[in-house]
Amino acid sequence: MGRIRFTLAEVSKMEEVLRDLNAMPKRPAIQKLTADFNASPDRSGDDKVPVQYNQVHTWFQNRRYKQKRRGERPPAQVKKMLPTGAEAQHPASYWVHSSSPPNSESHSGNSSSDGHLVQLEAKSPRNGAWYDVAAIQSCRFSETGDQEVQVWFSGFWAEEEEWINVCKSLRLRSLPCVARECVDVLPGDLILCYQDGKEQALYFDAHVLEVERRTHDIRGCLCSFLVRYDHDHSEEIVPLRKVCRRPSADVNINIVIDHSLAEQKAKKSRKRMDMNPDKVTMVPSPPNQGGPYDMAAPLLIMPDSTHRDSIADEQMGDIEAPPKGEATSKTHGDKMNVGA
DNA sequence: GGACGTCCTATGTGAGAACG
DNA sequence: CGTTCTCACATAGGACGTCC
Repeated sequence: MGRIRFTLAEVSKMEEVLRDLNAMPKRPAIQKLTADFNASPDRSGDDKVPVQYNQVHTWFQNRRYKQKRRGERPPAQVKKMLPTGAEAQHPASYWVHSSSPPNSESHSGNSSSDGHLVQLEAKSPRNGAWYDVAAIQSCRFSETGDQEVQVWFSGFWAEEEEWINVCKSLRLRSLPCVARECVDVLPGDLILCYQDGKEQALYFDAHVLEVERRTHDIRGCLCSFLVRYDHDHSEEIVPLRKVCRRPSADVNINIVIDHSLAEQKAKKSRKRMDMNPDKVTMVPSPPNQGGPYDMAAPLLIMPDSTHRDSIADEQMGDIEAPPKGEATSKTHGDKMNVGA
């Protein structure tokens, strides 16, 4: 087989297909792409070299391998980025109940009289770094009785979900600082800090040790912050742009299945299944929902431990802890690393 | 213009699933 | 159980850009 070089348009199209599928395209899809390429002016002339099925197929194989090797994942690679296409298609299905008005800086999205859509971040048990949560897929209890949720990190492959301890590793999303907010960052504060490593750059918890204030100019905040990372106790001087503040009013998060929304979600899931059965997520459901599994059910997040005796316990009591064999957390490997 | 490094495509190998 | 197919993975080698 002769060696060809794909045009920019062809590469763009194949990348688009790969991004949409997040998987190796099936034979008919590759055949159609091949035919499309050969029908284009770039390939249809007398002196042009037509592309063959194997070449397109090889391109997909190599690109998937390359992405995996680099820890690359479409469409976004790092947290604190704008919402991605994947995130928009799979919004987090959880709500926070609070009797007090939501903190406008820490709660976003839709709100209702008794619940507020919130943005969360979760700490990966694999590397201790914090990632934005795109969606919570299901809920269970560990052998120690701790509540755990299966989260899908924003900008990562759907199959790279992790089980997260709700009490220890799930919280409201940290907030990137704008220049005028640098005065709110004080010595002793817990922050989320962007740490550049040799092979990766990730967000870790850190404490502010010292702040050196400087006069702001047209470039914005020029202050520097001496921080100590909690995970490795290393110290570093960082600019404000690497600092994310913790929300002023943090809450204890508690997750329950919302039965009233489950049916609505299930209908949508079934509709999606008609289009792409590979993307259906199964979530354990309470025994009274019929059958061992049900369609993905929306989850509720209860913000306050004092609520645990009321609605939360009532609904959580319906959730059966999985068999011990299923309690083993699935962690992904080096794919989680994010290129700096 | 040659050496060198990087990127891109082709090829080979082994594992696992499907099928007769 | 053997064959076929698909996939992941590793590596070879050509194309191309950069540097001296």
